Amino acid sequence: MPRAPAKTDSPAPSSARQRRKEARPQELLEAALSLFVEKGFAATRSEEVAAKAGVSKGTLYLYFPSKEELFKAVVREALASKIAEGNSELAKHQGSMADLLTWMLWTWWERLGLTPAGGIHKIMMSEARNFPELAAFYNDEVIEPSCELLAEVVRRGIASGEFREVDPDAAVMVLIGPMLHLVLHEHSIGAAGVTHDHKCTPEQVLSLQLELMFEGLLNRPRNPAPARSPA
Amino acid sequence: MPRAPAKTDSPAPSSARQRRKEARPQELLEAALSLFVEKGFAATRSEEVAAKAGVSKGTLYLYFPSKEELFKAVVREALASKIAEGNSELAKHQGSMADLLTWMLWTWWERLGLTPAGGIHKIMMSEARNFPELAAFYNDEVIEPSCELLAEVVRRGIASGEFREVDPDAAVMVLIGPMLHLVLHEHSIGAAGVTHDHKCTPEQVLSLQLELMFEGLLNRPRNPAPARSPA
Amino acid sequence: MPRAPAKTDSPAPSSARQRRKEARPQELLEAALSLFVEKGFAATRSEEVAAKAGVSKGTLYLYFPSKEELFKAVVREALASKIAEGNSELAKHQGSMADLLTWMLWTWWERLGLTPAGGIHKIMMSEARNFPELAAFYNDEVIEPSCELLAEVVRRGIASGEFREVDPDAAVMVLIGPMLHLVLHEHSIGAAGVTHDHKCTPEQVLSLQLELMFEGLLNRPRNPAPARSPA
Amino acid sequence: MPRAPAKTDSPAPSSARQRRKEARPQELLEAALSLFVEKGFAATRSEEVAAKAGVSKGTLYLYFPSKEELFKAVVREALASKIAEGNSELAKHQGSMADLLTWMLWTWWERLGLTPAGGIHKIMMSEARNFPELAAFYNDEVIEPSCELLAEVVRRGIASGEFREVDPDAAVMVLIGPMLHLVLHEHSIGAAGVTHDHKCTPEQVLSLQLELMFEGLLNRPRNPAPARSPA
DNA sequence: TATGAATGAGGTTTCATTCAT
DNA sequence: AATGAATGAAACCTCATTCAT
Repeated sequence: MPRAPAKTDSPAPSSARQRRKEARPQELLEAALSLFVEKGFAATRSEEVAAKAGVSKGTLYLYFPSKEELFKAVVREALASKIAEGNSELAKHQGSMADLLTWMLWTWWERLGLTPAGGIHKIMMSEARNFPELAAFYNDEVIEPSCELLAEVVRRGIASGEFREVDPDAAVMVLIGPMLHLVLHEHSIGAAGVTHDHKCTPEQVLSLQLELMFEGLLNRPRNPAPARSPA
Repeated sequence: MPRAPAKTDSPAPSSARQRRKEARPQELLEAALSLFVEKGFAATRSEEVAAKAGVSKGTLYLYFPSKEELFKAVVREALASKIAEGNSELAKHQGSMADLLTWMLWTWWERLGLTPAGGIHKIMMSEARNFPELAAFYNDEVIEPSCELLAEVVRRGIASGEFREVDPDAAVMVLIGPMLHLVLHEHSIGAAGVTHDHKCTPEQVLSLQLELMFEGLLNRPRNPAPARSPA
Repeated sequence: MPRAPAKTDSPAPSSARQRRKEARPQELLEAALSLFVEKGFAATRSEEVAAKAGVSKGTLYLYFPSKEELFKAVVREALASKIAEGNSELAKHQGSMADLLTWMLWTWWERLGLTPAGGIHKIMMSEARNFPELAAFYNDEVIEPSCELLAEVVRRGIASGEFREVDPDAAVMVLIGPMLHLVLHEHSIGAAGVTHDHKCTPEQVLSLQLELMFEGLLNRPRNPAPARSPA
Repeated sequence: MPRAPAKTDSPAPSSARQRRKEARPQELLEAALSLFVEKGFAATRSEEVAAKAGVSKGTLYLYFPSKEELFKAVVREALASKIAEGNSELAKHQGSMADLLTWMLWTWWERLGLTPAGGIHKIMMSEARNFPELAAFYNDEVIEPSCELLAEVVRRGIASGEFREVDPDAAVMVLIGPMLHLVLHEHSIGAAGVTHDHKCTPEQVLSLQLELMFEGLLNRPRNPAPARSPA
C-alpha cells in the first residue's frame, strides 16, 4: 500500500502509552524471572508477577497466554538466546579448542552463574516432574543445544589431535557438572541462608576445574594410571 | 498371609495390632519419601501418602501434625541413617589416595545415584528455600561431613606428594560436581520422560571423570598449558 | 486506501466516512445477530462482534451502551422486519383453506427453517428467561400475530365446512409444532456436530405432517376413530 | 478374604452420617436439576448447587468430578431412566400400536411436560452449541433411544397393517414435534411471565394432536387427499 | 486408635467495560 | 469518531486439615 511518506516510514510509536506497551513484555519477563527463581514455577502466582511489573492480572494475559508460556518466554529470553551466541563463537574461533572451552565456561559462569538467569536451571530441576511439557521444552531448547555445542568443541579437539580420544558426550558432562552443581547449590541451599565451612569461591572451583581437566590431577612424569572400575 | 495366633508369643507390646501401630510412622515415612522424591513436596497430596502406607487420611494426622512436619521427619529419617557410616574407611585405608577416591565415588554412585536415597538430594535442592531450617540441617549433617571427608583425602594425597598442590575444597567440588549433577538430572528432567540425544550412561561419565581427573585431558607429552583466567 | 479530498464534494452527510458512520449500527447488529445465533448470548464476546463488523471493541460501545442493550437491539431489529409482512395473503386468497395452510407452512419453512432468521427463534427460546421484557415483546409482536393468522385460517375452514370442528388454537399448535421443533433442533443439537441415526430431511417431515394433518382435519365421511385419553 | 461374619454380611450403614452420605447424591441432583432448569447450565455456578443442597462447594466434587458430569448425572436420573421404561412397555404391550402410542405420549407429557425434568430439553437446546460433548451425550442417551422407540412402534403398526405406509422416522418427528414445542415454550417464553392470548391447555393440544394423527395415520378406505408440495 | 465426609481458602484464566490518546 | 491497553470481578476446581463417629 504505497502511500506518501508522512514523515518517516516507521510507525513512529512515540506516545507515552506506546512506549509503555513496547516495554511491557520486557518488564513482565524480568518480574517473572526474579519471582520464578525466588519461589519456583508452581508457587509463583501470576498475579504476583503482574503486580511486580506494575500492572494488573489481566494485563499479563494480554502479553502471554498462560503461565507456562510466560515461563517459556523467560527461558528463551534468558538462556536460549545465549546459546546462539556460543554457536557463532565456535564458527569464528581461530585458536585452540582448549582456549575455546575455557572461554565458554568462563563466559557462561559470568552470564549465568552470577545472574538470576542461572536460577532457571534450578527451577527446571525442581519442577520438571510436575510439568513434563516444560521439561521437554527446556531439554530441547537449552540442554540439547548446549551439550551439542560443547560436544562439537570436544570432537574438533579430538580430530585435530589436541585432545585424547574420549567419548565426547561423557566429556561434556564432566565439563559442565561442577559448574552446574555450583549454580544449583547457590540457588537452593546456598540461598537458604546456610553458612558453609568449606567455602571456596566459584571462581576458584572453575579455575581448578579447567586446570585439572587440561592437566590432570596426578603429579607427572609417571606411567598412566587408568581409571579403575569398582572392585 | 498366614500369621501367628492372635495374641501371644511376645514379652510386651506384642499383639498384631500393637506391632502394626508401632510400625505406622515408619511406613508413613517410607511412603512419603518415595512420593516426595517422585513429585516434590507441594505436588504430593497427603491423601496419597496415607493411601500408599495403607491407612486413611485421618490417621496420617495422628502421627504428624502437618504436611510440613511430615516432610521434615522424612528428611531427618532418610538422612540420619546415612551420616554415621563412611568415615571409617579413610582411617583403615592402606593404598593410594587415588584408589581411595576412586572407591568412594563409585560407592557413592551405587548408593545414591541409583536408589531413591539419591532423590533426597534432589528434594533438598528443590525445597531448601522453603525450609531453611532443613537446609541448615542438611548442610551440617550431610554436606559438610561429606566434603570434609573428601577434602581430607585430597589433603593427604597432597601431603604425601601423590597429588599436586591444589586447593582441597575446590578439588572436592570438582570431584563431586559431575556425579551430583547426574543424580539431580536423573531425578528431575531425566525422570520427566524426556528423551536425550546426547545419551551416555552415568557409569561412562563417572569413569571418564575419574580418568580425566587423574590423567588430564590434554595429550601428552607437552609443555604445561596453565589454566587461563578470563581475559 | 485512496481517499477523497479532505473536505467537500457533499451536500450533507455524504463523504465515504459519513456513509460508513451511518452504516455502523447496522453492521454491528448483523454481526451480533449471527454470533448470538451461533453461540448464544453469554458465550458471544463483545470483541468478536466488533471484529466481525470490522471495528474495534471501543467503537461497539459508542453505539450500544452494553452487551445487553446490543442484544435487545439485535432482536428488535431482526424481528421488526418480520412483523410487517404476511397477513395480506389471507385477505386476497381465493382457493381452499387447506391450500392456504400448505402454502403458508412451506413458505415459513423456506424463510425461517433454512435462514439465520430462524435462529432468532432459537435465541428467544434460550434467553427469554434472562430478558423477560424481550420475551414479552417477541410474544406480542411475533408469536401472537402468527398464531392468530393461522387460527383465522382454521376458523374459516371450519366455518366453510372444509374442516371439522376442532379447537382452532390447539390446531395451530399441532400445525406449527413439528416445524418449530425442527428449526430449533437444527440450530442447537443439529448444529453441534452430532450425527443422527434417524435422519430424515425436514422436507420429508413437513410433507408428512401436512399429509397426516389433512387426513385428520378434512371433513370426510368415515368411521370415527376417537382419540383416547390416558387410561 | 473369608472372615467370620460379624453380624450380617452387609456393612450396615445405620449411623446418621451414613444416612446423609447415601442421600447426598440424590440431594445434589435435585438441587442441580432445578437450578439448571432455572438458569441454564453455563449460568449455574457449582457453588450454588452445593448451597442449595445444603453442603459446601468441595462436597459437590466428592460426588461428581465436574460440572459436566453432574449435568450428565442429572440427565441420566431424570430422562434416561424413563426411556428404559418405555422400552419394556413396548415389549409387553398386547393391544394396538395406536393405543401404545397414545399411552406413551400421554405418559411422557405427565412425567416430563409438567415436571422440571422437561426443562432439561430446553437446556440442551440452549447450550448444545457451547458444550458439544454434552450435546452428543444427550443425543446418544436420550434423543436416539426415544426416536428409536417410537419409530419401532410405528414400524410395527405398519407391519401389522394398522398404520399406512409412511416413513417411520418422519412420522416420529410429526408425533413428538408439538409436544416438545410445548415443553420448550413453557420453559422459556412461557416461563418469562408472558401472558398468551391464544391460550389452550397442553392437554387440549395433545388430545387434538393424537386425534388428528390417527385420522391420518390409520389405514382406512377413503378418497386420497394427497399432500401438496409447494407451488 | 482409625476413619473418611466435609470444609473453604486459594490460584488460573476470561471478558465486559473504561478511558487516555 | 475511533482505538486498544488496561482493569478486576467472577467461576471452576483442588487439597490440607478437621472432627463426628
